[in-house]
Amino acid sequence: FFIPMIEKELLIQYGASEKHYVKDETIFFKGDTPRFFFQVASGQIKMNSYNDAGKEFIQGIFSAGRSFGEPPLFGDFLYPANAVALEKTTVLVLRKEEFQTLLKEHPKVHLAFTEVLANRLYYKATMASGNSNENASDRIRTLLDYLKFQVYKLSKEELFEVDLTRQQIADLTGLRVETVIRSIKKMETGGEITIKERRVYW
Amino acid sequence: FFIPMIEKELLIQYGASEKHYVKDETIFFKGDTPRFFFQVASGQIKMNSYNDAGKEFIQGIFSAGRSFGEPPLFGDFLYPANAVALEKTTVLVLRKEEFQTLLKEHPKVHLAFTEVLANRLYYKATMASGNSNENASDRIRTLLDYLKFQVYKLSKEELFEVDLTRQQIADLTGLRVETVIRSIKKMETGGEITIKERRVYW
DNA sequence: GTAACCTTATGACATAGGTCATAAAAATAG
DNA sequence: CTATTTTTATGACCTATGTCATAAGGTTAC
Repeated sequence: FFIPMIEKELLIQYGASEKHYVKDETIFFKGDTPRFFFQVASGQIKMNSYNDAGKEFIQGIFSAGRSFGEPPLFGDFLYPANAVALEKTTVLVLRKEEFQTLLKEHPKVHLAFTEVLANRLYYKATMASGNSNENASDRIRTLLDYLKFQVYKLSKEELFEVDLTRQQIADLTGLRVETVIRSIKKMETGGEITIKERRVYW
Repeated sequence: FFIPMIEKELLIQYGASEKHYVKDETIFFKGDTPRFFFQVASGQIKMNSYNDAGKEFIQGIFSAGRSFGEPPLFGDFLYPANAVALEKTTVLVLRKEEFQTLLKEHPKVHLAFTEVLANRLYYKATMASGNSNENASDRIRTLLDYLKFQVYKLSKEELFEVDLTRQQIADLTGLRVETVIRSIKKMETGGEITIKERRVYW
């Protein structure tokens, strides 16, 4: 239900091509030099990294229409995380130089792109204070609130089906699966959330 | 030693004015409607928020030349944090509408602004994985590394004097002062860092 | 010049969440 | 259809960090 970041036709016009990935295939690695603009055509990808102990942290999950991995195209730094397909996924790929030309020649697209970065910063700011400061249930609440209100633009009254595994919630909040499972149960007992057939409703 | 985000003359030309703040004065509050572009002319400010227990979290510290609080001007959301002067500070203030006109009429400034957002996202991504995933010392290391290499662009060999109190380090990493003090001591014992007259060198 | 406050410091103790083990239900692959 | 993998689940135990108390050296305000 999302409008794509940049229209496919426009990307193609500037020379973008489609690349296909299977589940768990890596699109780029942390530390790689950024040379391309990427936009999900179908499927979804995650951006992640691992700490020394091997624990995964998910920076974000990007579905059809969303672009990802753009900030390094504008800064003097390498990819801070990997991009990995979560399922069979098609990605539109445009060379950095052509992408920059596109932005220059289409100020409206540049503005829309600025809006994307602004929204992503909002997510990061929200999650940063949540993940750094609060207890397990609050961290989860911060994430679910963000998804419900900011991503899906639902109202408080509407019921939102969380399309994330317990493991993904853990990796997005920096918790462990067991802690997420236990916290979610406690939130259910407290009447805050509903679990039906293992699915979480918020 | 930083080049300002936008030249003062250009901001003035578009109608910016200077506002003066004393230490601890608030420039805007979390939840306020964003109406202005802000850039520090002199002094420094922090962006922060508090959790329910009253614990502070510092999203960032902005010195002379840095702009702050811009993302909400491009997204459909309110300020996610307060902006507070850390000392006597002068801020250049430009109305949202005029700022947007400025960007439209100066594509190069718009591009520079995109670079600022990209760099901030890099900081957030770095700190997010650090603060969510790692132990106290690693979180502190993540912060100090970012400052040394990304902000001050120093090399590994150069010694970097950390211009943050233990409390500020705590509020940037989501730790408690006591934990920061103890971790820093341990890092000193381990020969990783140097403390001279209470100052931390990294 | 001194009072008030901030920063660094340290000890004792509590606890949330991590770790590890084990397992059943559900989903997926071949 | 069956084997394998993933996801959800739960119990027992452990530890890093939070909490609280107290204090001394620095800094700031008036």
